[in-house]
Amino acid sequence: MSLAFAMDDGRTARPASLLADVISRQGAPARFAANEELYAQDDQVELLFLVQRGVVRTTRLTLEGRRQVGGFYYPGDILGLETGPLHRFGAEALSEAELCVARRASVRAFAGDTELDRAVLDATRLELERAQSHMLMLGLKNARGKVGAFLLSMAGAGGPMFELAMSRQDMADYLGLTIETVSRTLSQLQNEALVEFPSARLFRLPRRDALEAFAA
Amino acid sequence: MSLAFAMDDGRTARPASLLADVISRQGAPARFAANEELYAQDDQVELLFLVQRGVVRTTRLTLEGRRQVGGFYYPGDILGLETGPLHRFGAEALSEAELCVARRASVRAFAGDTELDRAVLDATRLELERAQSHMLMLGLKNARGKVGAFLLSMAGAGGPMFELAMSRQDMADYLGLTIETVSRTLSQLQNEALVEFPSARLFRLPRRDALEAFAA
DNA sequence: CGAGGGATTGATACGTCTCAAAGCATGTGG
DNA sequence: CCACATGCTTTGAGACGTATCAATCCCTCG
Repeated sequence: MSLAFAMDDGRTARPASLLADVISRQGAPARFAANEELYAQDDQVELLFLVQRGVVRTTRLTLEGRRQVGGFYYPGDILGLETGPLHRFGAEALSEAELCVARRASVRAFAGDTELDRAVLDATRLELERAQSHMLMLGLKNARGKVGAFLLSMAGAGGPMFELAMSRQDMADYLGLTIETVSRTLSQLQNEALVEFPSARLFRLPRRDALEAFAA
Repeated sequence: MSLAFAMDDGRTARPASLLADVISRQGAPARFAANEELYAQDDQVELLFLVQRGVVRTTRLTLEGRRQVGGFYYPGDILGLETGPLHRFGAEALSEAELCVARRASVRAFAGDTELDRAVLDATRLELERAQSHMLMLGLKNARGKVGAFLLSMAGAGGPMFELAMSRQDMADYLGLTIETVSRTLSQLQNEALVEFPSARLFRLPRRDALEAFAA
């Protein structure tokens, strides 16, 4: 993509963690096509993934066919830290992605190494923080607040232009809304000049403070 | 409370964990009155709590005064494992409660003890599982599903009669609903004979399978 | 140029919230 | 023992927000 102005995916890679280091040293590189599955919901947990390029989403499907997106994972993020022996969420690449894949067992071979234990704990804490924030958003905010907060989180600290890696459907399933409500809310925010969409996946936040006032 | 039939609070104490052991050995007993605060949202994290009797709820308040209940903690549950230096949720005793309180530092004094590190990780994983389940419930279920699932989770494996430790307002703030919607939904389930409420805090589930059919 | 998939917009139905009143327990003082 | 006050719960009527179903638009790609 070539743009005449600075563009930003809104996410800078996380500060390198020890666990990320171990995975990238112990693991093997892997490439996934758009929409390719890293692992399925209810699969056995065996691997740890470090995102190096692209974006990955985690999803959970219900029996009735409803879908909840658990989160979006950017370069530097780690997938595969689970609470049980099975994956509670499946994972798919949003677009072509490069990851580093390590067997859990080979990381566990380091067990007893206090540093590494600590790194796994820290990474798990990050997951917990992510889940708690998500829970608060779903429980406390209306559509306007959800969409606004989502834009802010996708914008991060960069600027002035940001790219959305995911479709409206992904956004909707992450926010617990329908695609129509997401679209309408975005249009409404655009009418109020709180956001500009040069195209469906590209946006600017000309009044970030006004967004933060109701979506923070 | 004396009842002529078996009654159950629906929660059996969790299988003793190593971390719970350490807290109960290292810590000091503490008693809290109903509605007394264990710690406040945004307080510095310093202590670990093991519930021994009674029930504790964690809550987060927004600037606009809305409240989200993060969870309910029963005997055997541990509070105070946080993702950052500050408490993201406050904690209050629902009714008179006995806890065991240990300084984080004195638990950390065991650091390097691989077993203990592992125990902290496991406890953090439990929190993660709790938060993820909560997130899924908020994102995927309607009022009927939320209330039904809540009753099932409060009932646990015991039976046939269960006690609710929390008010309708606590339930509502946990489920992301209003107190009126919770009350109406409970009345509706009662009309369908999916639940019986001899009193507001006591209930029976005569057709648990029928509940599970839509609330699982 | 036409086909296809994602996104937007419109009309309407439905679910949940809001505001208000009534019901029901529990405890207190007369 | 009754009368009342208090707090929690339930019920009702109407407003509001989001979902649903359907049509149109837009962009990309062949």
